Amino acid sequence: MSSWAPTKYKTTNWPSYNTALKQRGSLSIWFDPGLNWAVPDFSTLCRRQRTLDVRLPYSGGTGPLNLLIDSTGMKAEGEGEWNARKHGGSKRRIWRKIHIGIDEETLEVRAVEVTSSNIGDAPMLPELLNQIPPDQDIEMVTADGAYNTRKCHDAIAARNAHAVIPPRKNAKPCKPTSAGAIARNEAVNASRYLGRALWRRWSGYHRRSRVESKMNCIKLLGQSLMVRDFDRQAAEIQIRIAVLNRYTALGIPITKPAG
DNA sequence: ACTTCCTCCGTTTTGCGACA
DNA sequence: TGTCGCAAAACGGAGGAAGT
Repeated sequence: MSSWAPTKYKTTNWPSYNTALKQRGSLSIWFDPGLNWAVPDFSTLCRRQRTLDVRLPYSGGTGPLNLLIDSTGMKAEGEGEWNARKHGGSKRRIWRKIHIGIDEETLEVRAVEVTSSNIGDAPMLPELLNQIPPDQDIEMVTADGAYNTRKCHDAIAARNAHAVIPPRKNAKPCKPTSAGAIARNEAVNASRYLGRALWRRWSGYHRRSRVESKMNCIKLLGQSLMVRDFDRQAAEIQIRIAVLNRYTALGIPITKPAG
């Protein structure tokens, strides 16, 4: 007979969040913000999360949007190989892919998509652009070489935006049958003429590093996802990003060289 | 030293009855 | 019918015991 007993939660008539934390018993510290909030049961929260519609808060920039796009993987469940063997090798490490587009001016996330890990980056770019309201002007879309496809260029051209996507090393101009193809050819020619390194400086491609630091911020809120089902995982990521946008809207640091 | 297995326990998900 | 709260099940990570 073990000494283990399931944690008892007394959830009826929680008068406040404080009491909720106290009654869980496992927390040695608790907070007293002087609030008297009723707290839904955790089973209710869990159920609601599956169909939660998260809207990203956005404080708004001043001019046309400069969108920076990138993606990253996030661990979802079942980390160890140990578990894989325990459950007969069927359970592998599961990853989710987060695709985001941020506003270069305000550094707020404007578009987010969550996919399984086997989905490529390029197909998601049009989806991200769709999340930007049609009446908002987009001036520029900056993304890495993985997005260098015809469909991406077409989607960007359809929004009358300028694409900053590095061409491949031996990229050749293709038939200029669409606005996207023409834009791609311009980048190929410019890159040939200037050289790839100079093209990066000339095109301002370096600004893309900002979206990478935003990805880092998302991971600072936790390296892996807590919930287990895909819909809830998407909601969890969207909630994180909504929280980050609130932080970002409070103010961003301005870094200057010393002296 | 290393791997494998097991226990503990916090966290998430589901079953089910109550209630509007 | 849909949602809620409670109880129980399921999941997964930490870490230690046992085996090699």
